[in-house]
Amino acid sequence: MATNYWLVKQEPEAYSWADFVKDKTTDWTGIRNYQARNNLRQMKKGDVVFYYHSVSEKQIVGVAKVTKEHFPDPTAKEGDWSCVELKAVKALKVPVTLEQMKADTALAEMPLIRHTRLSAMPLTAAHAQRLLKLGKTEL
DNA sequence: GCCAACGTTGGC
DNA sequence: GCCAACGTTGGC
Repeated sequence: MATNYWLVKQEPEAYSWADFVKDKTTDWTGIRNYQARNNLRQMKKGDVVFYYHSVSEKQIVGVAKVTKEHFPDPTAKEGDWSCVELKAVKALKVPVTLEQMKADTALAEMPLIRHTRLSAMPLTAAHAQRLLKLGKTEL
């Protein structure tokens, strides 16, 4: 099965990459947006997930992997919501900033840029390779 | 089922 | 801190 690529957004003030690394794995809970939820549900074990710090940093800082496919979000008191379990894999050697991504023709089509409010989104393999290159990082 | 009002997110 | 963009809600 081919690996899929994703990008999730998080405000570093709420749960930073550093927190994630310390925890090693985390349940990606709290998604309350239908489109993002549907994306979460399509994540497969072993898929690669880029980790984007929004608001105060606006850059991709690390790479994670899906370790558990979607299950009901335990933090949701009502409604039909899902989460996945992610494992921190490695930080990018060089963070890739929003500014860089906007300026890069290979990345300007990413949902991150066109749909700024979406908190979990699919990436193409081409996007992923480009991001790794810009981040000077190999998986 | 449409659309206006409102709330939230995120870039600047 | 402000404001634009977007998703969601609720009245009709």
